[in-house]
Amino acid sequence: MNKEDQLIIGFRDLYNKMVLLNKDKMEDSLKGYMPSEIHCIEYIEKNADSNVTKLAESFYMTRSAISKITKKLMEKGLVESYQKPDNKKEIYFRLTKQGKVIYEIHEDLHKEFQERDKTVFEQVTKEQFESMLRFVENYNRHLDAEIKKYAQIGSRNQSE
Amino acid sequence: MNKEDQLIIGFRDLYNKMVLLNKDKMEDSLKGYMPSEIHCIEYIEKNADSNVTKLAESFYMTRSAISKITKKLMEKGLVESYQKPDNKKEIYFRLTKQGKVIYEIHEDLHKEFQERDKTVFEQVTKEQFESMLRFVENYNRHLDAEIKKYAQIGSRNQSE
DNA sequence: GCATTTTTGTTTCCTAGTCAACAAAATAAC
DNA sequence: GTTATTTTGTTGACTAGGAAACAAAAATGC
Repeated sequence: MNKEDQLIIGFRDLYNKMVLLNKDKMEDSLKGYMPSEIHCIEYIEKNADSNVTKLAESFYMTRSAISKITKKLMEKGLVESYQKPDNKKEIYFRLTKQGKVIYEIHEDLHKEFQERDKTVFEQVTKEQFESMLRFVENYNRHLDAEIKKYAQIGSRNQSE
Repeated sequence: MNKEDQLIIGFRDLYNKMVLLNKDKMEDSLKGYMPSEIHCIEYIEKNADSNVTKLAESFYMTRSAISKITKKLMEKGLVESYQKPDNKKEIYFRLTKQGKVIYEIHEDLHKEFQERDKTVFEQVTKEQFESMLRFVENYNRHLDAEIKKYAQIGSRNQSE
């Protein structure tokens, strides 16, 4: 296997393992809530005027999925929706008091994760860290461009 | 947001974007096959004597899921199973001729992806690359240990 | 102004994958 | 040996999320 593949597979494995660990840990302290629900709660708290579309784009999920998740979050009383007087189409979300409680529990959990992985980060120099960040940002930009490019081709193909 | 989070979110986004792009591309050249099916085909070809358990561990999926995927692959005639004379429990998989055709198509696609991302990798020095690889390996080892640790605690909790 | 296209969110149908229960074989304990 | 435990794979019930079709509002074109 070449080094490029090795790195990408390393990223993929990191992602999978984090998802797995987070899920296990969350089942303990946030029983009854799906990772995606927590994820939405976090985003809604951190981003003012978030709506279905923004959440979907940010998580690489469909609006359909987000629509269902937010609906469930509203039924559970964690999230409430509001609109702006000059726009009857877009529906925004904010956390309720109860939602903020869940948010804080998640924040604590997040700090716990950071503490857990601290040793790994301590072993890299500042320069190495910066270089990795640059690489990841660069790669992300590249993929964004590719996704955009492909979306155009895709829609062109559809209309043919 | 701190730098550690930034890096992890960068990894996560990279992963999500690759999944998205791969899916789109595969829908074109490998219509009718799920990414996970292709993934299994790839693993089976590259790893001799692969079985449900090994596939599951490698993909961080349940044996249940892999069992269904391999069943489907056998029904489609892409994969066949075999056993060893001294073991009546474990069931191994290998590709059929037809499966190898799909494998090759996927390999070509994979090369296409490499070509697509070549520019990103060209911008890092050999030293930077090595340093990233070490970090990713290190982080993976760390998470493996955490998963193992947690699995023990988890099973202890269950039996209480 | 009005007609068309795009954006936004929802709903219905469907499927991939999880969970839990299970059976059969293998291994460990004794 | 045989009994208990672990490993391996499968199945059925369930659910999270995707795809497509849709309605309503907004933006664009004329």
